[in-house]
Amino acid sequence: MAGMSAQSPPRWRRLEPDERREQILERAIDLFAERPYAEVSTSDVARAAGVARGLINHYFESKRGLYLAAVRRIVTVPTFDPATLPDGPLRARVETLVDWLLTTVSKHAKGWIAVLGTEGIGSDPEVERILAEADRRAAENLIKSVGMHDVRPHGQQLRALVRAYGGMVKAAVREWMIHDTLTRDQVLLLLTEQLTTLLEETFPRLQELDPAAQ
Amino acid sequence: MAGMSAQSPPRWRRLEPDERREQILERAIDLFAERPYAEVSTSDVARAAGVARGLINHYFESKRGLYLAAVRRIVTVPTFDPATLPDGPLRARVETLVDWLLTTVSKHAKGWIAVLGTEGIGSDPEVERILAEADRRAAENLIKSVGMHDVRPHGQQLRALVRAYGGMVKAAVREWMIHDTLTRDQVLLLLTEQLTTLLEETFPRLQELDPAAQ
DNA sequence: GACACTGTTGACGGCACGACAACAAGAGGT
DNA sequence: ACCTCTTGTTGTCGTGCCGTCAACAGTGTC
Repeated sequence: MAGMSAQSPPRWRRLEPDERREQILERAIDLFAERPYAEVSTSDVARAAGVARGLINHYFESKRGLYLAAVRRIVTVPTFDPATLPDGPLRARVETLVDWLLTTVSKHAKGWIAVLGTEGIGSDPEVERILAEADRRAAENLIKSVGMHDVRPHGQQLRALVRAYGGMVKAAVREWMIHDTLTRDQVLLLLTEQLTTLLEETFPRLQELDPAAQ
Repeated sequence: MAGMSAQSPPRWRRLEPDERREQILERAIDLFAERPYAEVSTSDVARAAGVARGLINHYFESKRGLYLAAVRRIVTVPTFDPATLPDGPLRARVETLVDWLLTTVSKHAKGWIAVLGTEGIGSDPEVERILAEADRRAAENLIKSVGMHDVRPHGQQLRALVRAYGGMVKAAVREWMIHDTLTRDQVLLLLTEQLTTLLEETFPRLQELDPAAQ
Protein backbone atom coordinates (compact mmCIF):
# COMPACT_ATOMS: atom_id res chain seq x y z
CA MET A 1 0.00 0.00 0.00
CA ALA A 2 1.05 3.57 -0.48
CA GLY A 3 2.40 5.21 2.67
CA MET A 4 3.45 1.84 4.03
CA SER A 5 6.27 2.71 6.41
CA ALA A 6 6.44 -0.60 8.31
CA GLN A 7 10.22 -0.71 8.52
CA SER A 8 11.11 -4.27 9.43
CA PRO A 9 13.58 -3.82 12.32
CA PRO A 10 17.09 -5.23 11.90
CA ARG A 11 17.24 -8.92 12.62
CA TRP A 12 20.61 -8.56 14.26
CA ARG A 13 22.89 -5.81 15.49
CA ARG A 14 26.29 -5.18 14.10
CA LEU A 15 28.92 -4.87 16.85
CA GLU A 16 32.53 -3.86 17.02
CA PRO A 17 34.73 -6.95 16.79
CA ASP A 18 36.02 -6.48 20.32
CA GLU A 19 32.52 -6.18 21.71
CA ARG A 20 31.22 -9.29 19.98
CA ARG A 21 34.31 -11.25 20.87
CA GLU A 22 33.94 -10.28 24.50
CA GLN A 23 30.28 -11.23 24.53
CA ILE A 24 30.98 -14.70 23.17
CA LEU A 25 33.93 -15.19 25.51
CA GLU A 26 31.90 -14.39 28.60
CA ARG A 27 29.24 -16.90 27.73
CA ALA A 28 31.88 -19.48 26.93
CA ILE A 29 33.50 -19.00 30.33
CA ASP A 30 30.14 -19.56 32.02
CA LEU A 31 29.56 -22.79 30.14
CA PHE A 32 33.08 -24.18 30.42
CA ALA A 33 32.93 -23.46 34.13
CA GLU A 34 29.87 -25.60 34.62
CA ARG A 35 30.40 -28.47 32.19
CA PRO A 36 33.46 -30.37 30.98
CA TYR A 37 34.94 -29.31 27.65
CA ALA A 38 33.47 -32.13 25.60
CA GLU A 39 30.00 -31.50 26.97
CA VAL A 40 29.97 -27.91 25.80
CA SER A 41 29.15 -27.63 22.11
CA THR A 42 29.90 -24.57 20.06
CA SER A 43 26.17 -24.52 19.34
CA ASP A 44 25.54 -24.10 23.07
CA VAL A 45 27.89 -21.16 23.27
CA ALA A 46 26.44 -19.61 20.15
CA ARG A 47 22.91 -19.99 21.44
CA ALA A 48 23.84 -18.51 24.82
CA ALA A 49 25.48 -15.56 23.11
CA GLY A 50 22.64 -15.21 20.63
CA VAL A 51 24.80 -15.50 17.54
CA ALA A 52 25.32 -17.95 14.72
CA ARG A 53 27.64 -20.84 15.41
CA GLY A 54 29.93 -19.95 12.55
CA LEU A 55 30.78 -16.67 14.22
CA ILE A 56 32.70 -18.50 16.92
CA ASN A 57 35.10 -19.87 14.35
CA HIS A 58 35.43 -16.40 12.90
CA TYR A 59 36.55 -14.91 16.20
CA PHE A 60 38.32 -17.80 17.88
CA GLU A 61 39.47 -20.01 15.02
CA SER A 62 38.22 -23.22 16.63
CA LYS A 63 36.48 -24.57 19.68
CA ARG A 64 39.87 -25.21 21.20
CA GLY A 65 40.88 -21.61 20.51
CA LEU A 66 37.78 -20.46 22.35
CA TYR A 67 38.68 -22.68 25.29
CA LEU A 68 42.24 -21.38 25.43
CA ALA A 69 40.97 -17.80 25.35
CA ALA A 70 38.68 -18.64 28.26
CA VAL A 71 41.54 -20.13 30.26
CA ARG A 72 43.75 -17.14 29.55
CA ARG A 73 41.07 -14.75 30.71
CA ILE A 74 40.32 -16.62 33.91
CA VAL A 75 43.86 -17.02 35.12
CA THR A 76 44.58 -13.35 34.66
CA VAL A 77 44.64 -12.18 38.23
CA PRO A 78 45.28 -8.63 39.38
CA THR A 79 48.69 -7.97 40.88
CA PHE A 80 49.39 -6.63 44.31
CA ASP A 81 50.78 -3.15 44.67
CA PRO A 82 53.84 -3.48 46.92
CA ALA A 83 53.54 0.16 47.93
CA THR A 84 50.59 -0.64 50.17
CA LEU A 85 52.64 -3.04 52.29
CA PRO A 86 53.53 -1.66 55.71
CA ASP A 87 57.03 -1.88 57.11
CA GLY A 88 57.64 -4.19 60.02
CA PRO A 89 58.57 -7.79 60.65
CA LEU A 90 58.35 -10.22 57.77
CA ARG A 91 55.50 -12.10 59.29
CA ALA A 92 53.33 -9.00 59.48
CA ARG A 93 54.04 -8.13 55.89
CA VAL A 94 53.30 -11.67 54.78
CA GLU A 95 50.02 -11.64 56.65
CA THR A 96 48.93 -8.43 54.99
CA LEU A 97 49.83 -9.87 51.62
CA VAL A 98 47.99 -13.15 52.16
CA ASP A 99 44.99 -11.24 53.48
CA TRP A 100 44.89 -9.15 50.33
CA LEU A 101 45.25 -12.30 48.27
CA LEU A 102 42.27 -13.98 49.91
CA THR A 103 40.14 -10.89 49.45
CA THR A 104 41.08 -10.68 45.81
CA VAL A 105 40.40 -14.34 45.24
CA SER A 106 36.97 -14.18 46.82
CA LYS A 107 36.05 -11.35 44.47
CA HIS A 108 36.95 -13.42 41.46
CA ALA A 109 35.37 -16.46 43.03
CA LYS A 110 33.56 -17.80 40.00
CA GLY A 111 36.59 -17.94 37.75
CA TRP A 112 38.90 -19.23 40.44
CA ILE A 113 36.60 -22.00 41.44
CA ALA A 114 36.37 -23.05 37.83
CA VAL A 115 40.14 -23.23 37.57
CA LEU A 116 40.67 -24.74 40.99
CA GLY A 117 37.91 -27.21 40.61
CA THR A 118 39.30 -29.73 38.24
CA GLU A 119 42.61 -31.16 37.37
CA GLY A 120 42.12 -34.37 35.47
CA ILE A 121 44.57 -36.12 33.29
CA GLY A 122 44.91 -34.85 29.77
CA SER A 123 48.24 -33.39 28.93
CA ASP A 124 47.66 -30.19 27.04
CA PRO A 125 50.88 -28.30 26.38
CA GLU A 126 49.17 -25.04 25.52
CA VAL A 127 47.00 -25.03 28.63
CA GLU A 128 50.00 -25.98 30.72
CA ARG A 129 51.96 -23.11 29.28
CA ILE A 130 49.22 -20.62 30.09
CA LEU A 131 48.84 -21.86 33.65
CA ALA A 132 52.59 -22.07 34.24
CA GLU A 133 52.95 -18.50 33.07
CA ALA A 134 50.18 -17.38 35.42
CA ASP A 135 51.89 -19.18 38.31
CA ARG A 136 55.17 -17.58 37.41
CA ARG A 137 53.65 -14.11 37.43
CA ALA A 138 51.92 -14.73 40.74
CA ALA A 139 55.15 -15.96 42.33
CA GLU A 140 57.13 -13.05 40.95
CA ASN A 141 54.55 -10.62 42.24
CA LEU A 142 54.64 -12.19 45.70
CA ILE A 143 58.42 -12.14 45.87
CA LYS A 144 58.58 -8.53 44.80
CA SER A 145 55.90 -7.63 47.35
CA VAL A 146 57.92 -8.94 50.27
CA GLY A 147 61.00 -7.20 48.98
CA MET A 148 63.03 -10.26 48.07
CA HIS A 149 63.16 -9.50 44.42
CA ASP A 150 66.90 -9.68 44.12
CA VAL A 151 68.11 -11.99 46.85
CA ARG A 152 71.06 -14.13 45.95
CA PRO A 153 72.27 -16.72 45.62
CA HIS A 154 69.56 -19.15 44.55
CA GLY A 155 67.11 -16.58 43.32
CA GLN A 156 65.70 -19.11 40.88
CA GLN A 157 65.23 -21.69 43.59
CA LEU A 158 63.39 -19.15 45.70
CA ARG A 159 60.99 -18.63 42.84
CA ALA A 160 60.46 -22.35 42.49
CA LEU A 161 59.74 -22.64 46.22
CA VAL A 162 57.17 -19.87 46.00
CA ARG A 163 55.53 -21.51 42.98
CA ALA A 164 55.28 -24.71 45.00
CA TYR A 165 53.74 -22.65 47.80
CA GLY A 166 51.25 -21.45 45.20
CA GLY A 167 50.02 -25.02 44.94
CA MET A 168 49.12 -24.92 48.61
CA VAL A 169 47.38 -21.58 48.17
CA LYS A 170 45.11 -23.06 45.56
CA ALA A 171 44.38 -26.17 47.58
CA ALA A 172 43.73 -24.15 50.74
CA VAL A 173 41.36 -21.82 48.93
CA ARG A 174 39.59 -24.86 47.58
CA GLU A 175 39.12 -26.17 51.11
CA TRP A 176 37.75 -22.82 52.14
CA MET A 177 35.55 -21.80 49.23
CA ILE A 178 34.42 -25.09 47.74
CA HIS A 179 34.48 -27.69 50.49
CA ASP A 180 33.93 -25.24 53.33
CA THR A 181 36.22 -27.26 55.61
CA LEU A 182 38.33 -24.30 56.71
CA THR A 183 37.34 -20.76 57.60
CA ARG A 184 38.91 -17.73 56.05
CA ASP A 185 40.77 -17.05 59.28
CA GLN A 186 42.15 -20.55 59.36
CA VAL A 187 43.33 -20.32 55.78
CA LEU A 188 44.91 -16.96 56.55
CA LEU A 189 46.75 -18.49 59.48
CA LEU A 190 47.91 -21.48 57.48
CA LEU A 191 49.15 -19.56 54.48
CA THR A 192 50.80 -16.88 56.58
CA GLU A 193 52.71 -19.33 58.77
CA GLN A 194 53.76 -21.52 55.92
CA LEU A 195 55.04 -18.68 53.77
CA THR A 196 56.85 -17.13 56.71
CA THR A 197 58.53 -20.43 57.45
CA LEU A 198 59.41 -20.85 53.82
CA LEU A 199 61.07 -17.46 53.59
CA GLU A 200 62.73 -17.37 57.01
CA GLU A 201 63.69 -20.98 57.57
CA THR A 202 63.51 -23.15 54.48
CA PHE A 203 65.09 -20.82 51.98
CA PRO A 204 68.13 -19.93 54.12
CA ARG A 205 68.71 -23.63 54.78
CA LEU A 206 68.49 -24.31 51.09
CA GLN A 207 71.13 -21.65 50.54
CA GLU A 208 73.39 -23.31 53.11
CA LEU A 209 73.06 -26.67 51.39
CA ASP A 210 74.94 -25.46 48.36
CA PRO A 211 76.75 -22.18 49.04
CA ALA A 212 78.45 -22.20 45.64
CA ALA A 213 75.74 -21.23 43.22
CA GLN A 214 74.24 -18.46 41.19
CA MET B 1 42.15 -80.25 -3.18
CA ALA B 2 42.28 -83.34 -1.09
CA GLY B 3 44.65 -83.11 1.86
CA MET B 4 44.33 -79.34 1.87
CA SER B 5 45.02 -78.48 5.48
CA ALA B 6 45.59 -74.75 5.05
CA GLN B 7 43.79 -73.76 8.23
CA SER B 8 43.25 -70.04 8.01
CA PRO B 9 44.51 -68.79 11.37
CA PRO B 10 42.09 -66.98 13.66
CA ARG B 11 41.69 -63.35 12.71
CA TRP B 12 41.49 -62.31 16.31
CA ARG B 13 42.07 -63.81 19.73
CA ARG B 14 39.38 -64.16 22.28
CA LEU B 15 40.46 -62.82 25.69
CA GLU B 16 39.04 -62.86 29.18
CA PRO B 17 37.03 -59.70 29.77
CA ASP B 18 39.43 -58.47 32.44
CA GLU B 19 42.40 -58.98 30.19
CA ARG B 20 40.89 -57.13 27.25
CA ARG B 21 39.62 -54.34 29.45
CA GLU B 22 43.06 -53.91 30.98
CA GLN B 23 44.71 -53.87 27.58
CA ILE B 24 42.43 -51.13 26.30
CA LEU B 25 42.76 -49.14 29.52
CA GLU B 26 46.55 -49.12 29.38
CA ARG B 27 46.60 -47.80 25.86
CA ALA B 28 44.01 -45.21 26.76
CA ILE B 29 46.13 -43.96 29.66
CA ASP B 30 49.09 -43.56 27.33
CA LEU B 31 47.09 -41.53 24.85
CA PHE B 32 45.21 -39.39 27.38
CA ALA B 33 48.54 -38.62 29.01
CA GLU B 34 50.01 -37.22 25.83
CA ARG B 35 47.07 -35.47 24.23
CA PRO B 36 44.07 -33.55 25.55
CA TYR B 37 40.81 -35.44 25.86
CA ALA B 38 39.19 -34.04 22.75
CA GLU B 39 42.24 -34.84 20.63
CA VAL B 40 42.09 -38.52 21.51
CA SER B 41 39.51 -40.36 19.46
CA THR B 42 38.13 -43.73 20.41
CA SER B 43 39.41 -44.87 17.03
CA ASP B 44 42.93 -43.97 18.16
CA VAL B 45 42.59 -46.00 21.33
CA ALA B 46 41.07 -48.91 19.43
CA ARG B 47 43.85 -48.86 16.87
CA ALA B 48 46.53 -48.68 19.57
CA ALA B 49 44.95 -51.62 21.35
CA GLY B 50 44.42 -53.52 18.14
CA VAL B 51 40.68 -53.95 18.56
CA ALA B 52 37.51 -52.69 16.94
CA ARG B 53 36.25 -49.33 18.06
CA GLY B 54 32.92 -50.72 19.17
CA LEU B 55 34.65 -52.83 21.79
CA ILE B 56 35.48 -49.72 23.78
CA ASN B 57 31.80 -48.97 24.23
CA HIS B 58 31.23 -52.55 25.24
CA TYR B 59 33.76 -52.36 28.08
CA PHE B 60 33.60 -48.72 29.12
CA GLU B 61 30.12 -47.60 28.09
CA SER B 62 31.37 -44.41 26.47
CA LYS B 63 34.49 -42.40 25.74
CA ARG B 64 33.87 -40.49 28.94
CA GLY B 65 33.61 -43.76 30.85
CA LEU B 66 36.98 -44.77 29.46
CA TYR B 67 38.46 -41.45 30.56
CA LEU B 68 37.07 -41.75 34.08
CA ALA B 69 38.47 -45.28 34.34
CA ALA B 70 41.86 -43.92 33.29
CA VAL B 71 41.74 -41.17 35.91
CA ARG B 72 40.72 -43.62 38.59
CA ARG B 73 43.59 -45.91 37.73
CA ILE B 74 46.20 -43.19 37.68
CA VAL B 75 45.33 -41.53 40.97
CA THR B 76 45.44 -44.83 42.79
CA VAL B 77 48.67 -44.48 44.74
CA PRO B 78 50.14 -47.03 47.12
CA THR B 79 49.83 -46.23 50.82
CA PHE B 80 52.64 -45.91 53.29
CA ASP B 81 53.04 -48.56 55.95
CA PRO B 82 53.28 -46.68 59.25
CA ALA B 83 55.08 -49.61 60.85
CA THR B 84 58.27 -48.71 58.99
CA LEU B 85 58.44 -45.26 60.62
CA PRO B 86 61.16 -44.97 63.26
CA ASP B 87 60.51 -43.42 66.63
CA GLY B 88 62.07 -40.09 67.38
CA PRO B 89 61.29 -36.40 67.01
CA LEU B 90 58.44 -35.43 64.74
CA ARG B 91 60.71 -33.78 62.24
CA ALA B 92 62.69 -36.98 61.69
CA ARG B 93 59.54 -39.00 61.21
CA VAL B 94 58.19 -36.45 58.78
CA GLU B 95 61.41 -36.50 56.81
CA THR B 96 61.31 -40.27 56.48
CA LEU B 97 57.74 -40.09 55.34
CA VAL B 98 58.36 -37.38 52.74
CA ASP B 99 61.41 -39.24 51.50
CA TRP B 100 59.32 -42.37 50.99
CA LEU B 101 56.71 -40.27 49.25
CA LEU B 102 59.18 -38.82 46.77
CA THR B 103 60.59 -42.24 46.00
CA THR B 104 57.14 -43.64 45.42
CA VAL B 105 56.16 -40.75 43.22
CA SER B 106 59.23 -41.06 41.05
CA LYS B 107 58.42 -44.71 40.43
CA HIS B 108 54.97 -43.84 39.19
CA ALA B 109 56.35 -40.88 37.33
CA LYS B 110 54.45 -41.27 34.11
CA GLY B 111 51.03 -41.34 35.66
CA TRP B 112 51.77 -38.63 38.17
CA ILE B 113 53.10 -36.27 35.58
CA ALA B 114 49.97 -36.79 33.56
CA VAL B 115 47.82 -35.90 36.53
CA LEU B 116 50.03 -33.09 37.75
CA GLY B 117 50.54 -31.68 34.32
CA THR B 118 47.28 -30.01 33.58
CA GLU B 119 44.56 -28.28 35.44
CA GLY B 120 42.51 -26.26 33.02
CA ILE B 121 39.05 -24.97 33.51
CA GLY B 122 36.23 -27.39 32.87
CA SER B 123 34.14 -28.28 35.85
CA ASP B 124 33.66 -32.02 35.82
CA PRO B 125 31.93 -33.23 38.99
CA GLU B 126 32.82 -36.87 38.48
CA VAL B 127 36.51 -36.18 37.92
CA GLU B 128 36.51 -33.82 40.87
CA ARG B 129 35.00 -36.50 43.04
CA ILE B 130 37.64 -39.03 42.04
CA LEU B 131 40.51 -36.64 42.67
CA ALA B 132 39.06 -35.34 45.93
CA GLU B 133 38.73 -38.90 47.16
CA ALA B 134 42.35 -39.62 46.23
CA ASP B 135 43.46 -36.49 48.10
CA ARG B 136 41.42 -37.52 51.10
CA ARG B 137 43.01 -40.95 51.19
CA ALA B 138 46.50 -39.51 50.84
CA ALA B 139 45.91 -37.05 53.67
CA GLU B 140 44.42 -39.71 55.91
CA ASN B 141 47.37 -41.97 55.21
CA LEU B 142 49.81 -39.23 56.06
CA ILE B 143 48.06 -38.32 59.29
CA LYS B 144 47.93 -41.92 60.41
CA SER B 145 51.60 -42.35 59.53
CA VAL B 146 52.71 -39.58 61.87
CA GLY B 147 50.48 -40.91 64.60
CA MET B 148 47.99 -38.06 64.72
CA HIS B 149 45.06 -40.16 63.69
CA ASP B 150 42.89 -39.23 66.61
CA VAL B 151 44.02 -35.83 67.79
CA ARG B 152 41.31 -33.56 69.05
CA PRO B 153 39.80 -31.11 68.92
CA HIS B 154 39.74 -29.99 65.28
CA GLY B 155 40.55 -33.34 63.77
CA GLN B 156 38.64 -32.36 60.64
CA GLN B 157 40.53 -29.11 60.32
CA LEU B 158 43.81 -30.99 60.63
CA ARG B 159 42.76 -33.12 57.70
CA ALA B 160 41.88 -30.05 55.68
CA LEU B 161 45.27 -28.50 56.45
CA VAL B 162 47.03 -31.65 55.29
CA ARG B 163 44.98 -31.74 52.10
CA ALA B 164 46.04 -28.18 51.45
CA TYR B 165 49.61 -29.26 52.09
CA GLY B 166 49.01 -31.92 49.45
CA GLY B 167 48.59 -29.13 46.93
CA MET B 168 52.11 -28.00 47.69
CA VAL B 169 53.40 -31.55 47.38
CA LYS B 170 52.04 -31.76 43.85
CA ALA B 171 53.37 -28.38 42.85
CA ALA B 172 56.79 -29.10 44.35
CA VAL B 173 57.02 -32.44 42.58
CA ARG B 174 56.11 -30.65 39.38
CA GLU B 175 58.97 -28.21 39.89
CA TRP B 176 61.31 -31.13 40.48
CA MET B 177 60.24 -33.67 37.87
CA ILE B 178 58.81 -31.57 35.07
CA HIS B 179 60.45 -28.18 35.21
CA ASP B 180 63.66 -29.36 36.81
CA THR B 181 63.92 -26.17 38.84
CA LEU B 182 64.45 -27.88 42.18
CA THR B 183 66.50 -30.93 43.09
CA ARG B 184 65.12 -33.89 44.96
CA ASP B 185 67.02 -32.79 48.06
CA GLN B 186 65.58 -29.31 47.88
CA VAL B 187 62.06 -30.65 47.53
CA LEU B 188 62.69 -32.97 50.44
CA LEU B 189 63.83 -30.04 52.55
CA LEU B 190 60.88 -27.89 51.56
CA LEU B 191 58.21 -30.49 52.14
CA THR B 192 59.74 -31.67 55.39
CA GLU B 193 60.03 -28.21 56.89
CA GLN B 194 56.61 -27.12 55.78
CA LEU B 195 54.85 -30.20 57.09
CA THR B 196 56.74 -30.01 60.37
CA THR B 197 55.72 -26.40 60.79
CA LEU B 198 52.17 -27.22 59.90
CA LEU B 199 51.91 -29.95 62.51
CA GLU B 200 53.94 -28.33 65.29
CA GLU B 201 53.07 -24.66 64.90
CA THR B 202 50.11 -23.96 62.68
CA PHE B 203 47.76 -26.65 63.89
CA PRO B 204 48.20 -25.91 67.62
CA ARG B 205 47.61 -22.22 66.92
CA LEU B 206 44.50 -23.10 65.00
CA GLN B 207 43.30 -25.06 68.01
CA GLU B 208 43.93 -22.04 70.25
CA LEU B 209 41.88 -19.81 67.97
CA ASP B 210 38.68 -21.62 68.79
CA PRO B 211 39.08 -23.88 71.83
CA ALA B 212 35.39 -24.79 71.86
CA ALA B 213 35.03 -27.28 69.06
CA GLN B 214 34.87 -30.90 68.13
C1' DG C 1 19.31 7.82 -0.93
C1' DA C 2 22.86 4.78 -3.24
C1' DC C 3 27.32 2.57 -2.52
C1' DA C 4 30.87 0.08 -0.25
C1' DC C 5 32.69 -2.22 3.70
C1' DT C 6 32.59 -5.92 6.69
C1' DG C 7 30.22 -8.13 10.55
C1' DT C 8 27.13 -11.99 10.40
C1' DT C 9 24.49 -15.75 8.78
C1' DG C 10 23.19 -20.33 6.97
C1' DA C 11 24.32 -24.45 4.48
C1' DC C 12 27.62 -28.07 3.10
C1' DG C 13 31.11 -31.85 3.85
C1' DG C 14 33.59 -34.71 6.88
C1' DC C 15 34.41 -37.02 10.99
C1' DA C 16 33.61 -38.96 15.74
C1' DC C 17 30.67 -41.29 18.76
C1' DG C 18 26.99 -44.72 20.49
C1' DA C 19 23.87 -48.52 19.24
C1' DC C 20 23.08 -52.87 17.54
C1' DA C 21 22.74 -56.98 14.90
C1' DA C 22 25.69 -60.36 12.80
C1' DC C 23 29.85 -63.05 13.14
C1' DA C 24 33.28 -66.27 14.84
C1' DA C 25 36.64 -68.07 18.48
C1' DG C 26 36.97 -71.39 21.76
C1' DA C 27 35.19 -74.55 25.31
C1' DG C 28 32.38 -78.54 26.45
C1' DG C 29 29.64 -82.45 25.45
C1' DT C 30 28.73 -86.71 22.72
C1' DA D 1 36.54 -85.73 15.35
C1' DC D 2 32.32 -83.31 15.01
C1' DC D 3 28.65 -80.59 16.58
C1' DT D 4 26.75 -76.92 19.52
C1' DC D 5 26.29 -73.36 22.64
C1' DT D 6 28.24 -69.32 24.76
C1' DT D 7 29.88 -64.83 24.39
C1' DG D 8 33.81 -61.99 23.03
C1' DT D 9 34.35 -59.24 18.90
C1' DT D 10 33.47 -57.03 14.64
C1' DG D 11 31.46 -53.87 11.19
C1' DT D 12 27.75 -50.84 9.84
C1' DC D 13 24.17 -47.41 10.52
C1' DG D 14 22.21 -43.14 12.36
C1' DT D 15 22.98 -38.84 14.67
C1' DG D 16 25.28 -34.82 16.06
C1' DC D 17 29.26 -31.68 16.17
C1' DC D 18 32.88 -29.00 14.08
C1' DG D 19 35.41 -26.14 10.36
C1' DT D 20 34.75 -23.89 5.87
C1' DC D 21 32.93 -20.66 2.85
C1' DA D 22 30.05 -18.10 -0.16
C1' DA D 23 26.15 -15.19 0.26
C1' DC D 24 23.60 -11.84 2.96
C1' DA D 25 22.54 -7.59 5.42
C1' DG D 26 23.64 -3.82 8.96
C1' DT D 27 25.76 0.61 8.98
C1' DG D 28 28.83 4.41 8.02
C1' DT D 29 30.02 7.49 3.98
C1' DC D 30 29.71 10.27 -0.26
